[in-house]
Formats: sequence, C-alpha cells, structure tokens
Amino acid sequence: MRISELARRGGVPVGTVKYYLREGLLPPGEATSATQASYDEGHVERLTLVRALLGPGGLSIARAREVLAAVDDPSISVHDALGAACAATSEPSPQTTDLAAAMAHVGRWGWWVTEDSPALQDLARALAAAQEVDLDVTEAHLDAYAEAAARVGRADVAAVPTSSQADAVRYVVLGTVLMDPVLLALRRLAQEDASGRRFGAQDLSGLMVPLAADRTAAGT
Amino acid sequence: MRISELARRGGVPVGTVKYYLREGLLPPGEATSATQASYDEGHVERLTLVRALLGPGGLSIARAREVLAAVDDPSISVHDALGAACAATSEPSPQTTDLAAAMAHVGRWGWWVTEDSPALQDLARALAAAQEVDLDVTEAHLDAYAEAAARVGRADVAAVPTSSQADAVRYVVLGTVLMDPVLLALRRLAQEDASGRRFGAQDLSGLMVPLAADRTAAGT
DNA sequence: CAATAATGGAGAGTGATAGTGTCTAATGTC
DNA sequence: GACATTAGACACTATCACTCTCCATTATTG
Repeated sequence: MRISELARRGGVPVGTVKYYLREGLLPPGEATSATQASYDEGHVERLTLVRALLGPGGLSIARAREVLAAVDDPSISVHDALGAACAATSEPSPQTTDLAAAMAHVGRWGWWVTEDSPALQDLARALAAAQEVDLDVTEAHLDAYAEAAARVGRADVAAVPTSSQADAVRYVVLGTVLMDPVLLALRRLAQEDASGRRFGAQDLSGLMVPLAADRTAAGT
Repeated sequence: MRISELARRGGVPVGTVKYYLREGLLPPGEATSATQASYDEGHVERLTLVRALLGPGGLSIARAREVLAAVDDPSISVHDALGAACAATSEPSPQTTDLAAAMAHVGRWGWWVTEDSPALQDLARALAAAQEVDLDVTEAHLDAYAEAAARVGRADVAAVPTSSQADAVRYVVLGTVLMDPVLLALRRLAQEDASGRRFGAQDLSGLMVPLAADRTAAGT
C-alpha cells in the first residue's frame, strides 16, 4: 500500500506518517521507485503501536524511539526489555536524589532491585515531593501501596507469554507502558468507591449507585 | 517578606513567582504601596505546593489552578474535592468513548462510581488503547489490578485526616495527585523484582541483589 | 537628599515538543 | 498526455511554561 492508505488505516494525516518516518519511529517502506514506497500490514501495526505509545502511553518521540528499539532488538532479554521500558517512563534525573529513604522501604519489602534503577529515583523524588508539602505518608500507607504494587508486578510478570522471546519482549514493553494509565484510572475509581462509602453516602445518596451493566454509554 | 525572598524560599526565580501570581496560582501579596507587596509564610507554603503539583504531580498550569480552587474552597466536601482532583488528572475526553467494557469491569467488582466519572473514561480509553495494539489483557490480569487498586484506594481514604474539613480536602487533593508517581514507581520496582525472580536469575545472578540499607546513595 | 536598587505589572520573547504546510522533481494512473 | 500522488526536505505553527525586558514607582542607603 502507499503512504496515503497507511495513514488512513492508522487514522492519522499523511504528514504525520512522514514525520514518524523521519523520526525513525516507522521503518521506511520498500522503495519501488524514486518517489514511491510500499508499506505492508507490519507498518500499519507499527503505526498503531506508535500512536499508542505517544498517546495513552504518554511517551515523547524520543522515549518512544528508545522503547521501539528495545522491541526491535531480537537479542534483548525480557528483563532488559523491562528495564528499557522502565527507563523510558522515568524522568531523566535532574539532580542527585537522596535514595536512602526509598532504599530503606524497598529493603523492608525484600524486593530485589538494582540500586541504579530509574524507578528507585522516581520513588525517591515522589516521596521527597510529598514530604516537601508536608503530606504525611505513613509507613503503613506506603506498605499498602507496596503490597498493591507487588500484586500488580506479579500479575504483569505472570502474564508474560512464553511463546517466543519476541512476543515476550513486546508484551513486557507494551504492558509496562500501556498499563500505567489503566492502573491510575483504577486507583481513581477505587478512591471514588471508597470515598463514596466513607464520605459520600449522606450527601450523594441518590447520585452514586453501583454500576449496573444495563446501560452501555452515558451521554449527557 | 518581599517577592525576592519568597522566590528564594521557594527555590524559584522571581520571574516565575510573578508568573504564578499572574496565572492566579499564588494569591497576591498584601500591597503596601504601589510597587510593593508583602508575602507571608502562607505564600511560601503555597509556592511549594504549586511546585509539587506542576513538577512531580505532572499537572499543567490550568489543571493546577483547578486543583487549587478545590483546595481553597472552604465549602467543598471531601468527596467533591476528590472528584476535582480526579478530573484534574484526566485527559479531556477528545471523543465519545465506549464505556461499556469499562463499566462491565467496574460493575463486576461492585464498585460504586458515577457513570460520568472522568476516571471511567480514562479506563475505557486505556483499555481500548491496549486492545488496539493487540495487548492481551485477561480478565484475571485486570482483576489483579482492581484488587491492587482497591487496596490503594482504601488506604488512601482511610488515611484522610479527620482534624478539619480543610485538612481533609488538602490531604485528599494532594494525595491523589502526588501519590500517582509513587504508585507507578512502586509498580516498576515490583516488576523489576518479579522479573528478576522469574527471568533474571540466570543471566544477572551477581548484579541483582536485595538492597541492603548500608549504602545511602549510589553514584555512577 | 540624591543615587542606587528593588518592586509590581504587563507584554514580548524563548526553547522544547509534536506535529503541519509547502515545495519540487519524479512517478503513477486514467 | 493530463492530473493526482509521492518522497524528501525544509520551514512554519501551536502550545506550554517559563523568562526577559521595560517602565514608573518606591525603598534604601550613604
């Protein structure tokens, strides 16, 4: 297919496809002449993948390129692919963070992580930010988070397919990036549920009901 | 104090403080003359709060303004404050999303949420994005996420202080925004742990060890 | 009391990011 | 052979979160 069809299939303007090609997010099509290249189903798939990483995944072009490099690397291990995905979703450390508190927590939970994991930096920064504004995060509260995270991490790793290395790598990378928003949305919903049970019952009695599945989409 | 001291205390340039004043993120200081205003400790606290929302919280100026409006509203309920924080961290719905699948899941878990919750839209979009790229998210996998999220949501709500309405609202809003990155970082670390146990043992035996607390900060 | 520095306020400018638009020569298609 | 399409390159746009510059007006200080 030509570029216009690829763009249509992916639901993006042609210019955007060209942009992704330029940025190396999409591999070039097979050149059939000086001004023509043909693209295949693989390109369509790749394009939807790129859109997922950039949109819901929230990655920048540069980060998406790193993630895709991991997906494309046939020799990468699943564990290293996870590391690449993790790195792609972490902020670049602006200054040296004090990892002591974060490391103490992780040690308390007995988790095996490398000391230079970007996620450890992220945790340290996030906890420091909470402390900055005097947000009281108790050890028990954090333990609840850790148990929840452990549950999620175990589910993620258990779900990794064993069919092939490439499948596993793809699954790990995509799962890492695309399940973040799922988890956050679920936290919001769970908070709403818990809050409704604790705070909302009296003043919102009629408005908040357990969702029944008999309505498909709520318009205005 | 004058603006330069406020800026110094908050660790930001004076120009940035002026910008936040212009944007309504900081309340104006008490004008002592045509070209002078005095700021107090409340302003310093507010400034660190703004920095936390914009930096680690990942909010835009506009979203931060909404969140701060909730924090400032003395009559808002805790539940509504949570809703405001939730809305501030959701994408504005670009198109109508099909909520059916998301609602089915939420109903399955028996959660009480409103049908027009932004988080429900977020969940629907995130699941749709995963499906788009053929990422297989099983019901069991999602159930694990839901249980983890429920745990987190319960911990969050249980930790809400009862000292005063204002404290509770502040805690809820900040906790919602600032604990997101904590949860994501913990997921990464838990994944690394789980992955190391499953995939990493053979090829990274020496590099991955349970963290001991005898080192404070890991340099290069 | 005069020189210097800082302030408030407003508008313009900056750099990064993610595209879009425009152009050209070459090509495909009817 | 006429018209649309393409690849490739470069330039342009929009948004965001600042950052700079300017000015008249104080505050401070020697």
